[in-house]
Amino acid sequence: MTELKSGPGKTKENDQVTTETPRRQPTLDEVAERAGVSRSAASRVINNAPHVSRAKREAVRRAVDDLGYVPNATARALATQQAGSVVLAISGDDPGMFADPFFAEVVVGVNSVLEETELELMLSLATSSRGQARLEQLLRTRQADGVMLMSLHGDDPLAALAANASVPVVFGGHPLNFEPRYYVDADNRGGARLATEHLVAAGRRRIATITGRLDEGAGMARLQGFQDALAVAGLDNTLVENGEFREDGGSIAMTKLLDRAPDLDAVFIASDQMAIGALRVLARAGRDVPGDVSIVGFNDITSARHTEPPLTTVNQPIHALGREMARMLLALMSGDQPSPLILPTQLVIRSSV
Amino acid sequence: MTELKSGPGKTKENDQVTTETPRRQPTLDEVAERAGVSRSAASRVINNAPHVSRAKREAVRRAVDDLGYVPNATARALATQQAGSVVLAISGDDPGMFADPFFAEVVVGVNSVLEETELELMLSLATSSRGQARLEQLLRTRQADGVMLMSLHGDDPLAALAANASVPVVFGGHPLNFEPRYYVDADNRGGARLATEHLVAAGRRRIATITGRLDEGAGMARLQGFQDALAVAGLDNTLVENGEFREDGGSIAMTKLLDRAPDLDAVFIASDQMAIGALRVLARAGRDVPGDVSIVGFNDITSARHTEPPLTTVNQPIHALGREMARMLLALMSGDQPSPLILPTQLVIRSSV
DNA sequence: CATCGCACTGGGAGCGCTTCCAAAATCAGT
DNA sequence: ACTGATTTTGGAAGCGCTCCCAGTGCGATG
Repeated sequence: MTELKSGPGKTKENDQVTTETPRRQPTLDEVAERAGVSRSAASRVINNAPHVSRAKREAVRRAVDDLGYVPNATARALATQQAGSVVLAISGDDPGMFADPFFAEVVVGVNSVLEETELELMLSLATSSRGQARLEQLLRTRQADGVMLMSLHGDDPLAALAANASVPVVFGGHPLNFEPRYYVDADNRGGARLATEHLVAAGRRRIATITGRLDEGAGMARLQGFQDALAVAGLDNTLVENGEFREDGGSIAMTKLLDRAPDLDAVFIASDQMAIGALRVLARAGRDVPGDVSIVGFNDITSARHTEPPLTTVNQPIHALGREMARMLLALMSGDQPSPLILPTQLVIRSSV
Repeated sequence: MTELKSGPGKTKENDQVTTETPRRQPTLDEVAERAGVSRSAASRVINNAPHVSRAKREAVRRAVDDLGYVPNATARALATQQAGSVVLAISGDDPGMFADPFFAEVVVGVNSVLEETELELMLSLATSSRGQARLEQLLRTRQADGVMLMSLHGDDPLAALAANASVPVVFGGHPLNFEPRYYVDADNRGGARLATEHLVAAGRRRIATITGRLDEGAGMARLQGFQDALAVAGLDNTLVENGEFREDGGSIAMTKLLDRAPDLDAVFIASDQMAIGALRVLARAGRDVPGDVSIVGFNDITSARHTEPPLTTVNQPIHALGREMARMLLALMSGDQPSPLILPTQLVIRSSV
């Protein structure tokens, strides 16, 4: 098999070999010619710019229809120096982290506003360092006109990258290490406070918490909200155990907590997945929920309504988060300077308190 | 404020106005100049093509490093007529359908193979007709070099579009109306048969099913698998109720089923969400699961292990589905003609049978 | 009737890269 | 040292579009 050698016939000349016409897309020149106008005029019509007579304008329109012309986005991008796309980047060290339904819903939100524009959505799961490098190039070569960046943990190198990117960047969530200029976040701290206050209001006095990763903004904010509430109530806030944002993370942390403070009567858990794990441990330990100990989770994942008992939790407007990130990016791209946005969270009361 | 009027000085000349240099990306010409070679030579080095002397090759490499040159993807795309990206399109009539964690995991699978390549991933949620039109353009203007198309239901217009697209298309799942040339699907029929056989083996004789949308390949395949198993067992297969792929779809269908056949002793349900709804109805009706009636679901969503009782269900390799779609597309793009692929499904036994 | 202002018009120069091709340089082989 | 084969080399022509700009015509103005 000859592989790298190009075949003998020139590509352009084997048209007649096959009767089927793969029909190259018509170009602007062809449209112009058919309409009997200059390319410039045709271009103006396409972009409906002024300075073209009614007659020509219509001639061009007709030609476009006849030929089924669609402007070549790549050429346009090259000429205008605008990619016509934005990227949603999810950073993190776990390749599978995007599998969290959370992101799926963010995507839907983002899409809902992008759909109204001409912008395409690129997805960049910058988990591996390879992925991060790719994202970096993407920005440096301006293959995208803007970025929505989510979930940077601790010392995420992407943060710096984003800071001096040549395109607008909006953050989803509030990174820990620095104050991004533009971001939209859910009110994690407020939500956590709400949850904890709910526990206090229910008469609980020995309240613990299981935190998520404290090198992420959300994890830290939820811990702070917890402490806020306890400070106000004048209760002990040292019953803190931290775990991975997973089911087993919750189990492990709950076990430790039970060890440290067998008398605890409530725990605020920074994610529903962890809460599920904790619930399991509690059941095994013979503690009744909510009889002996009350539980509040965070996120309001669908599973939360099917736990035993159904989980009281904090709902955050994920779809809105995506939507607002996209809106903010659009604003930025059109030259505005939007203010950061914090979306309200809400307590969803079920039966675990 | 002068707005649209361009300032008096030409853009290129105001370098010294601001001390900060926003530093335009270097171009290939600049690299060539610095390396003292022609642009063609530089290009060859970048694409490591042959016909360039060792000395020049190194000079260019050095220049690239010094300048931090990164090829402009858009220009390259225009010159090569290759976009350098592929799109994952999810079609459907429900805008929020992508929120199903199923897709999130497919994306992760797709990403895992794309990450090894230079290809970017574009996401197209073609739910609205606007979205579909956009996708169509995307393909017509060759903004993407290939498509992975998922979840077309019944008379999805995208099917036709895809059929005569000018770029390779691989289907995720097997559409109902036509036989796609390239697709990867999960063995829905086999999985359903497995599930039903499991019910038969458990001694059940009055077995019903709740189907999903029958205008989708997967929904239909699961029904067929169910019927296959019953035919072999010589049992009645007319206890079929169809519902929406949602929790309440399951509840409604289960209610009807209980009405039609109060004596049923098992039901195979085409999705876990529906199974959850059905479980709820069963509990309310005082039927014990699995004592009075056995249940098998489909999909093995995370919630499935937290239902009461934990749900026996059919697991499909979602990550692999995404991975294989991407692989197949890659193969197609490099000129191969891969065969359709059907991924095995697996029965996950928990406590609902 | 000469002059000015303006809405059109199309030529042409890019955008940054690939790639064809003819010319130059190098390498063998005698 | 000379010819033919083989590499290297860089000029130049695109890829398809945008947009600047000089030019053309025409009604309005003095």
